[in-house]
Amino acid sequence: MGEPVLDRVFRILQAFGPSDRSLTLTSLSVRADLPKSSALRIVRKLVQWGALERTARGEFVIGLRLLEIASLAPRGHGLRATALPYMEDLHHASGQHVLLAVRDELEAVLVERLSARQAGNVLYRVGGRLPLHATGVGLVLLANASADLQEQVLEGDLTLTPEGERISSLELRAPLAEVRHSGSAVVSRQYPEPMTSVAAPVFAPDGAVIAALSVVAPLGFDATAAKVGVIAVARAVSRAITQSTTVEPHDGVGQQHH
Amino acid sequence: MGEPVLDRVFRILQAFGPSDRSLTLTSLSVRADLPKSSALRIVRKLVQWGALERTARGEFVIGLRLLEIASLAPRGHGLRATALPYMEDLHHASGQHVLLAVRDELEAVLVERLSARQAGNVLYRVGGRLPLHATGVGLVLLANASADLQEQVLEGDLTLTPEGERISSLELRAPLAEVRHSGSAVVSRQYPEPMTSVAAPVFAPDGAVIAALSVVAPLGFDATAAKVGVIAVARAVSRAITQSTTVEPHDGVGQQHH
DNA sequence: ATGCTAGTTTCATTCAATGAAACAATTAGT
DNA sequence: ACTAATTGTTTCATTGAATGAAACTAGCAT
Repeated sequence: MGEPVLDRVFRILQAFGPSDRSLTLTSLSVRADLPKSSALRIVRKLVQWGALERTARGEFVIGLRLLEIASLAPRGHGLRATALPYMEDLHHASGQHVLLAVRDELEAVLVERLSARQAGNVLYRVGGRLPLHATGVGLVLLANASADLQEQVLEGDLTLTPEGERISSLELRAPLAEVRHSGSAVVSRQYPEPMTSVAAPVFAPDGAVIAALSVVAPLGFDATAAKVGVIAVARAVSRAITQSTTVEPHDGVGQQHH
Repeated sequence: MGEPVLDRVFRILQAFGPSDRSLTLTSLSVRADLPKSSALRIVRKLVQWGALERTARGEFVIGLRLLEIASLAPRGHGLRATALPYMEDLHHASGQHVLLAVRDELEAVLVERLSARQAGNVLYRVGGRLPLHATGVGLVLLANASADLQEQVLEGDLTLTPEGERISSLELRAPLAEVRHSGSAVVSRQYPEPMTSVAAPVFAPDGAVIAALSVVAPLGFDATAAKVGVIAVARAVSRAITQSTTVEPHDGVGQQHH
């Protein structure tokens, strides 16, 4: 009673997740906290527009139309399109995972991922979110964000998942400074698997950092050697962006999500 | 006055396109045929949820949140995730463009594209739509669609863009039959560039064709030789899908879009 | 100064949205 | 085979979210 429809719509879309790619009407109505009749009405409209699709079993899944629209996001597929060839170079040269991520609010969003065939594929999902304080790409993005955004993150939850270990904001400041003037980040973690990540920033024409590129390899990989390559390729991407006039602007300090 | 909000929302999202990645409020209100005040109200909600973002210049672009949600589409990124490694194999082996597409209504939607570095990159865009009657992947998808859907397409507009040449439905029936029992399609076109495309179907566990894989190369490329490779890799993808239990179900004959 | 365009706020009016209840169609339990 | 439970769907009187014209502000060019 008395609530913006759009909020309801997004609560419905929000209900889907990596492990819930297909949902029944009732589970949707529960998750979105809506009466069944209302949920049905909205979901029907979404299906009509192709934002959702209905499976043979009557369940709902995210539809192709949404991907079609989403692929127009300048900071998403727009960026990806120009970066992909370079990422492939890096992928072949290193034989390791290659990641491309951008910052959204207080997290990083994975825009593209090329996976090493042999390596454990339990890595982040394209479209998924990564913490800024515990990953290579995250640190690069964080180090190059505005001062007050950095504070927000540092004052937030700095737990390392899944270890559960908590790092203090002090422990993070030094690495961040290091990242800022070395122009790259090297992060090693033991969990979920022993891995090293080498990341470097991608710049917009105006010098702002708009994305981070990284190679993720099993521990023991020569990070120092890789660093040069990653930085070089990240620069190449930056240059390609300038040429293709694929502008990637965004808000200063964003508005609140829910 | 008196129109479902969701229709308006989608008219707004629809307003964006490959060549209109960022739009001002007024152009949105014009394209979506809405009063400025109404457009603003809706657009604000969309920004609040991250479906749209506002650039420094005050223009609107598709937001990352949409990509995040869209990446959960089973027929989109879901499929892509399992197919990508195999596509890369094909990409390296052939050195040519590699495409992955699924059918949506009367068109094909490009789910993934690996581009040859040297080749002309004026190829279809990821998330974009391709005609079923004039492309390799399109023919494969069409040939394996239901009889009445095929009729719908054959009775529709069979113009070849950008040539402008029109093919008759009769000319198409023979190739379609051929595609159906040879298990692959070879299509050569002179425009926009002289190219040959070799495509093969990807199967779901139940034997249904859920996607098409193809190699697109400059004319002169040995299509017959490539055919074996494309079919083999398409099968490998099919098998991988079966294992990863990434179900890709969908509607029989879909509902009308607008 | 003056006009012009783009974005934003306000508010009385109204129609799209609402959800409880009844119904149909499956599925599970006994 | 019958009943109970669950899920999906339709209906419709009620109501508040959505509406958009008009007024306002801000930037920019003339």
